[in-house]
Amino acid sequence: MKEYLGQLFLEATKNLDYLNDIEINFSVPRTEEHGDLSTNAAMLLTKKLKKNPRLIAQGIIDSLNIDHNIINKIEIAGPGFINFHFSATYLTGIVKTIFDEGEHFGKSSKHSGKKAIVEFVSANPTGPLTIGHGRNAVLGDTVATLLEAIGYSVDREYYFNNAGRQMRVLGDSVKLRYNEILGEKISFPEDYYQGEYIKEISRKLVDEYEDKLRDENPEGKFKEAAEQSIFSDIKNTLGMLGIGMNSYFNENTLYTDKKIDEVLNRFDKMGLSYEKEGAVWLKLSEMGNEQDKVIVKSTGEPTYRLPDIAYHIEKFKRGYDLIVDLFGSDHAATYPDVLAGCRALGYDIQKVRVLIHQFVTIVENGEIVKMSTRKANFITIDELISEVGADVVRYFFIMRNMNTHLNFELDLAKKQSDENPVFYLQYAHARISSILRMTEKEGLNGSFEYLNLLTHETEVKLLKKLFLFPEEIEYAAEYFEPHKIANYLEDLASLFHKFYTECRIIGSEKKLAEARIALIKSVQIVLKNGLTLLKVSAPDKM
RNA sequence: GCCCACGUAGCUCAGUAGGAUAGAGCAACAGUUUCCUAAACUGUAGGUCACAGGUUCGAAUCCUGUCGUGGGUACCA
Repeated sequence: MKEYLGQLFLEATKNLDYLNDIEINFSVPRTEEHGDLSTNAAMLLTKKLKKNPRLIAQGIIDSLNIDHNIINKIEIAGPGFINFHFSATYLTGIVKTIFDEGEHFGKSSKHSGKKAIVEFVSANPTGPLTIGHGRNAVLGDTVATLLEAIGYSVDREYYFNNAGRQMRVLGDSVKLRYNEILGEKISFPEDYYQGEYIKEISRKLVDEYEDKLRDENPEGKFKEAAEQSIFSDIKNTLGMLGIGMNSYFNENTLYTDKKIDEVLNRFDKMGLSYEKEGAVWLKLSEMGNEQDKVIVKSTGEPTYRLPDIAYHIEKFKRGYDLIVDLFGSDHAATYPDVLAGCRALGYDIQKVRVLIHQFVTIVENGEIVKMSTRKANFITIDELISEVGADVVRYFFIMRNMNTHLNFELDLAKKQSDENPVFYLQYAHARISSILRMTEKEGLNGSFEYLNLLTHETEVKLLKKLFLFPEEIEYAAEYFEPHKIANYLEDLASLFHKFYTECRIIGSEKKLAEARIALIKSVQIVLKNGLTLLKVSAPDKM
């Protein structure tokens, strides 16, 4: 609909060149009386033309070459809105479009030929994925899927570090538990990893090697076994959520491939770094940031900034048109320095989009649960999936805007009841399947021939909603807002349930029944396409 | 102190690409089933869009300040 109007206005600029001075946009009015689409173009021109906006609106309308088979009413309303009402024939056309495009309906090829990378999860292998990681994982995966839906070819990448202090502590933790199982009396330090999973890893080592590892360095077999076990659990968890990574990028390779040295040299040669107090500093203050920061500590070890810059340079070199990073808000401070460093080295940071999602707060029994991987005071994604299922987990993480804090009410999520929006959507889909099973028995089939009989209020509303699906996907993808899809589907499901209550199929006159079958089939296709984007299942029976 | 995000109904949140009378779910209350799945539908009630200024034809939306919440502010990531 918007495309059609956009085209009309474009043609009109030939006669009214002042239309070029403003950005013409169309919005869906809140109330139905205001039409299907509306534009404020006339009001935006009042200043320039110094005329009454309603007069300007009339001028605009007069210059539009309108096909009355498509638009059956145009009004000037309120202070100067131009409201467009689309004809029923035009609206019902969407049903056939949806049938023709099937599972592709909603997708576009707007960005086809372009490559994107989405980096997400990126948790170091020190413990199982928790609810905080879960939000990141599901959002990242959905952002990637949405980009695919508008034509990008997308790589999903997981960046991790299996070296460093955290991992040393992990090895130490496993060794200590190993000794404990062998009967040694130990005291387990508070800053070691407390989780039960550590004991399990140790137990497996005892099973396999008995006491032969007593003199083994914690950084040897112990760390290795822990990393392997934990990483395999993480991949398994992601798999249960339907998430498959294209690649796992190990920070270590940046050292072994000398990428770190390379970046360091480039900064040095460009005079962008200097030594002070035994450390190497990056002149971020000259790059527009607040203050200089250390990139190599006096111990000779780089800070996270250096490998992060080197990693991003690798991504630039791989030729992506769009580079998306998704972090929790606790990492929000890291990226301005990283981007400034990349820009200073000549890379086009316009290609990078850094998405920050806010924290997940767990509320259990009305109390906020503070979580820490180290203290093993956490709820894992595995536990959550086993209690509520992957569909609910995914949907709950997607349904809220990522920049608001998510209150995850555990008691509520565990409850499988009608309070749950996931079931509401799935039920709409299952209900349609059920109706279709019944109508088939009655010998009724969908038909495009009598779509003009779809004039009931809820039918018209459904048709208009269906029209919007491709736009919703495009918006959600371009602005990285997966929750828009969830909101849209809830609206659509709600309209369908109303339709179900008010409009019967079996028992209606045959032509009408067949038109309605075509309508609900197209609703089902859209529900399914939407749920598929979110990787939530669309059952035929519930 | 400084930086970032957020503050909308009792609760959880949409709405923020400036637009017309601010919405949904849950909870509360009252209804709907001889009829394609009641995991549904209808109605009632619930609001100083944190507060105060500003920008303009028009502000929940943009700007400034105040208060509150969370995160960051390291030679941790």
